[in-house]
Amino acid sequence: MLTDLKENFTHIFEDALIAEINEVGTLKEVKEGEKLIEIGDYVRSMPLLLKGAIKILREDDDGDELLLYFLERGDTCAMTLTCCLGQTKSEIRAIAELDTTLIMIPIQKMEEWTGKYKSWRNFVFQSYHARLTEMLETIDSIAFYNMDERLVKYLQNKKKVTNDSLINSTHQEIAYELHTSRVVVSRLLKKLESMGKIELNRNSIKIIAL
Amino acid sequence: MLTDLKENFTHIFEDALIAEINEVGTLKEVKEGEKLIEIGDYVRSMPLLLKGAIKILREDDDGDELLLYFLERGDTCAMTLTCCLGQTKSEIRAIAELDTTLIMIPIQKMEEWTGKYKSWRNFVFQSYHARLTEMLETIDSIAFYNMDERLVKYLQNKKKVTNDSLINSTHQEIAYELHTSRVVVSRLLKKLESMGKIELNRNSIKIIAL
DNA sequence: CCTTGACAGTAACAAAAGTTACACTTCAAC
DNA sequence: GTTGAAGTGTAACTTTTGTTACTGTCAAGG
Repeated sequence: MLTDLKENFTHIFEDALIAEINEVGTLKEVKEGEKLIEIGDYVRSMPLLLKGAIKILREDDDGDELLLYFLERGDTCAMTLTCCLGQTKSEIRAIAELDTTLIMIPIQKMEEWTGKYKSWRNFVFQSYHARLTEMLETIDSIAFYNMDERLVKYLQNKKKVTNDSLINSTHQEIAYELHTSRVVVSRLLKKLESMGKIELNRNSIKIIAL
Repeated sequence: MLTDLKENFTHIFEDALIAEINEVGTLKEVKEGEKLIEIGDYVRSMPLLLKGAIKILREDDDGDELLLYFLERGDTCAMTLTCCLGQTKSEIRAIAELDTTLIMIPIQKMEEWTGKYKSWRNFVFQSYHARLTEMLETIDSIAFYNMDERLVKYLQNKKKVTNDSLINSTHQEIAYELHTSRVVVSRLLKKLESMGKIELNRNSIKIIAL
């Protein structure tokens, strides 16, 4: 674990903190599609992402979803931070988008380190900032753009996170994450294909130029 | 200032911190409608709200707005926190919704107090949590509800913040904050009036039962 | 092979929201 | 009083999005 840790966080955290993380943190590996946090869960430890990606989702009254943002390597979950400290339930669902490796930190350490390590404080604040910014981008998408533009942003984002221009999703899955219907997604994807921007196949979308 | 401070924050902050705030903070009063922060501004100090309310807005490419949430008594601006520390520009606009009194804290103190006072840390984390939660509610509104329901939520929220069931806004102003058009707002308000839930007059809306 | 279920394409329609246009009212300034 | 700007009401229409329904295709398992 130590080598992984150093690789990802050595430029951020001082050595003493790295050592502490190595001591109290536990390594966790999750497979693609595995659920990490469910809405309503109490959160008892805080994740540091070493490898992979996690998607964060919000749910409506009917149980339908909306993708909020992705967590990537070097990120932590801002929701978890506040949930831990405030003893409140999770407002979101977290699902592994790729096979993912993370370190779980007991919440007691959170508060301790915030007083003790300046680098930890900066990390935490930076995380909040990144998450708030991503939430704003999500709001922009929903409030200011039409579904065709949102779909393009979604595909671009997906490509970036998975680092693969071949997206292995069904139209139904995309529809869930954009909180719309399969028919609408099919319609808009077809339009993108006829413009030569993507190539459609069963269970996959190849991005040509977006 | 000290009495105001104690009245609002004494149950949150230890005495030593109250004293420090009193020493380095400067009192600021803004009139309703006055702009506090513009998008792109660098933020050099952090506000603590003693009285009144501030609305936080996001802007689209055409210069049109969307209301994100209100800050009220006892709140601080989470965006400011991260902007200060990260030296980044403001992503949002802040305008006084009511006549408002606030204390401005120089940003250097922020970092210092976060290491020094546990109560300050808790306050900052709680602020982040509150703001994230409000952002989620905003996302829910936009993504999951129709305009008629968003309008109702808007009116309820406005009533709560101003503590007045008479809302002095034009339809155009409401349309801006919901990022829609005046015609749509007039249409939906008329429908609410015909259901006996509100009463419409020039420049004002009286909430009967929502 | 043949069946079955998941996936995708598409038409036809319905609902929600945005747009344009115009009439009418109020109110303050002249 | 007259004028003009701001605010509101409403009709008619367009665009966008959501819904329903039906078709065809693909791939795995019997």
